[in-house]
Amino acid sequence: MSDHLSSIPIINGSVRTRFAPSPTGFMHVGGVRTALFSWLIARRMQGTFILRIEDTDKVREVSGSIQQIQKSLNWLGIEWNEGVGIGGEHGPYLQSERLPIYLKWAQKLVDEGRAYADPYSQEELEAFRNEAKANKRAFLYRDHRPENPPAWDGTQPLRFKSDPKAYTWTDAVMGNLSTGPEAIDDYILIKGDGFPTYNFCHIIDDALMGITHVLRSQEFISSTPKFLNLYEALHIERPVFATLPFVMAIDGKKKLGKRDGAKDILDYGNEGYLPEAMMNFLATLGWNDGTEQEIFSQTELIEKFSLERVQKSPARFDEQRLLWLNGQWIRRLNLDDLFDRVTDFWPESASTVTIERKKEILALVQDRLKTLTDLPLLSSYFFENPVPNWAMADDNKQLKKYSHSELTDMLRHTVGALQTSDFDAETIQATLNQLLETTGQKPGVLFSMIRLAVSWAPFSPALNDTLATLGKQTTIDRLQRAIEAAAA
RNA sequence: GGUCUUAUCGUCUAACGGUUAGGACGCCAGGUUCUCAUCCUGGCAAUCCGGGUUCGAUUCCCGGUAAGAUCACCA
Repeated sequence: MSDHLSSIPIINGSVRTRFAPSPTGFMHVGGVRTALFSWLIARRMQGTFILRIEDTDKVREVSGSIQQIQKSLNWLGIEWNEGVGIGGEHGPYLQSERLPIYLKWAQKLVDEGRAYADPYSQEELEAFRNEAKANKRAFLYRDHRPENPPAWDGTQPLRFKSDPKAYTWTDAVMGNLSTGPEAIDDYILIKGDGFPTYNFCHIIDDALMGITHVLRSQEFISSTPKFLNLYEALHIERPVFATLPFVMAIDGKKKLGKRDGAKDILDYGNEGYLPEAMMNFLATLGWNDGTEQEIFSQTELIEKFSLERVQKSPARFDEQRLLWLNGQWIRRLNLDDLFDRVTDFWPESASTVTIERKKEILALVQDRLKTLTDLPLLSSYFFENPVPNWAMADDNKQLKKYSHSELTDMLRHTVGALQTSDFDAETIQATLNQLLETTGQKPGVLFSMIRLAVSWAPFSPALNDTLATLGKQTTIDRLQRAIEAAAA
């Protein structure tokens, strides 16, 4: 292998992107958006998307994270063509299983005089830093570069011997960027524990895995010149860099992070958000196609996404917009599809009814759902008889001026009319309209009373649809119960 | 402190150097024979500041200001 170090396997003519999280806990929207954009670019160019796990920091590692990451990507519908869980020809895709590879490349740098063992203790380093700080100067390790470093035996940290110079480079999102030589320093390639640092191994892996476009968030922009310097020392051609702006917390100016209350992306699924809505939301957080389109399906995103139109400035995470998009997507689903999604969201009382019955009710409340978790609130009175609560009539602005006996009279007339009526929604409407005429009541009063008497809920679908769905027997029963309850 | 980046309604954003600065979310008002939601109509609301270049600047340049990132044996 070491003989072929300079011949990097370049996969020609095909875009290859990767998402390379470290397994330090759940995924939040910021991380997921980076994954999404990387995936979109790969799909857009009919390329390959790779999932690599950067588990070189054993201290911060949280067990179960890798499964959690995969589950999160799966939920959103982001599929990887190579990587953890499915393998591929450029594996292993777990960095902790690639240690010999990094060591070979590190040794190559040592042999070429481009890396050396760091002889200083943590305390000595700290003293250097404090000294620089006291003099109001930036700390640069290379100011203290040892003249005769000890031979690297693998127990000391290995540092890159940098070649400070100015850089100008182009970022697919940020445009032209430049820095001076002071941005370049000798940094650690291999830690004292034998594990490589991100700054080193991600470059090796990206090269060996043929990555053509590296997308990552803004925090890496200032380390890019260091990477550039290392690419040169390694004789590796650098990929296209695309720096994504941060996703900011809604209430602050801070980057969204776990300690600021960023939620596990999977929680959104549990709270009744659709993956389509989440993907739509994340994609349009910092990207647009230049038109006034707001709703994008996965297919449309793959067709239209481009790095050129990614925003340079950070965007806040606006849950109001996510909620709106979720409602839009819920309404766009056909009934059978929606039915499959709400399996876990029905109220308990729904367990006894048939699938057809559930679908009938779901159709009635679909337009009213903002999240799937709204379902019980909107539908429970279809499954179980509500408890009459005449206080609701007393609080109702249409009904409060009538006495209970006046209101129960209206309900008696209603029972009479409905008993002889056919019970499809259209006929019910005709019957109710006729009832308005015979009683001389306003719809605002009569319909409000009937609605209340059958549902005892603060809101419900169109009255005729509600009654038709309840059925004649249940409707009449509930009207009777309401009348009896008023007398009690 | 050094280095780097960013800057249009409250929020997400559009605008070959020429527009009454557009759209969306949210908010407010009205409409859809009753509620809630949907849907429709209307309204409120922005180019950070100061210089330049130009006939003309949200757009290009410079300087401020503000915000953010980074300066780890974390990624």
